[in-house]
Amino acid sequence: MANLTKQRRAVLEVVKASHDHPTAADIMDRLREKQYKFAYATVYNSLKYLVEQGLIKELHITGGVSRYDGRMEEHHHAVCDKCGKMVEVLTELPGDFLEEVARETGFLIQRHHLIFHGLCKECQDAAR
Amino acid sequence: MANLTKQRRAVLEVVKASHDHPTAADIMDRLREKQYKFAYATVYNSLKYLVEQGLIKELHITGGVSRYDGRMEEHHHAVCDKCGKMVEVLTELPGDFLEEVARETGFLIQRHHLIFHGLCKECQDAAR
DNA sequence: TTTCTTGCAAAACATTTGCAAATCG
DNA sequence: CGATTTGCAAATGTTTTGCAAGAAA
Repeated sequence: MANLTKQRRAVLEVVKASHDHPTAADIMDRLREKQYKFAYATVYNSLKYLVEQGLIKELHITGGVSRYDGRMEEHHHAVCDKCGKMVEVLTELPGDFLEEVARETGFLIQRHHLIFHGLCKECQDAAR
Repeated sequence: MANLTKQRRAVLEVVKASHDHPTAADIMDRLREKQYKFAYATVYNSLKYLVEQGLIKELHITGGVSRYDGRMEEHHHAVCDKCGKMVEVLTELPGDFLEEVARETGFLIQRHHLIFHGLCKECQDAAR
């Protein structure tokens, strides 16, 4: 199952090397810079494969576009509603909170993702 | 500012009456059932307006599509990765957790949204 | 050979835009 | 009247599909 073709490996490398949660289009651009020219469909196929294999994550934060994240440690995201900047959040949820949610919903919870919206430091300062 | 035209009111009513987090297309359908026939652009305009006014919420949960939610109390969502069912989660985050994230990021946090993925009760049972 | 993967173009969606007509105040 | 909103069709942007050709097992 771990069939890392040249295309998939190149896509994986780009995502792992990017720390700005690129969209599929961003990834296309970066591949092109590295002299790879894959079809859009191939990049999407590769991304889908890599997500299924648990090698990267797909994020749905702003509407419309999927973003990809190569950082696999448990983490969350905060988005500045003014400048759009997105930063990673490492503070982890308390375990008893997750248990409580499992109890409330009856779900077997496998993953969770938390998105914070607000103003980043710079935009707060600029507003003064 | 509270300029609730006929179209906007109709869209608001549909969203408020729906408890399944409809997409814009779903909302179109439900409007049509109620004999309203608005242009797509009008529905999108209305949704955008209603979100800006804080009357409904826009959710980005699965890729690609925006979903809308008329329930304004603070709450989160759990999605079953097998059957796609989405349920609401009312358990609230501990306040000191939010403070910790604000400290970590420097953000002024205004909103947050938590998405749980896993298996709902029924799909867990079906898997046995 | 059999199966999986790629590349390309076209298709399918979701959402936005431009602009004239309608409505509101 | 002047400003805002609507409706429509076309444009845009993202992602998926169909299918033939290519690569791998």
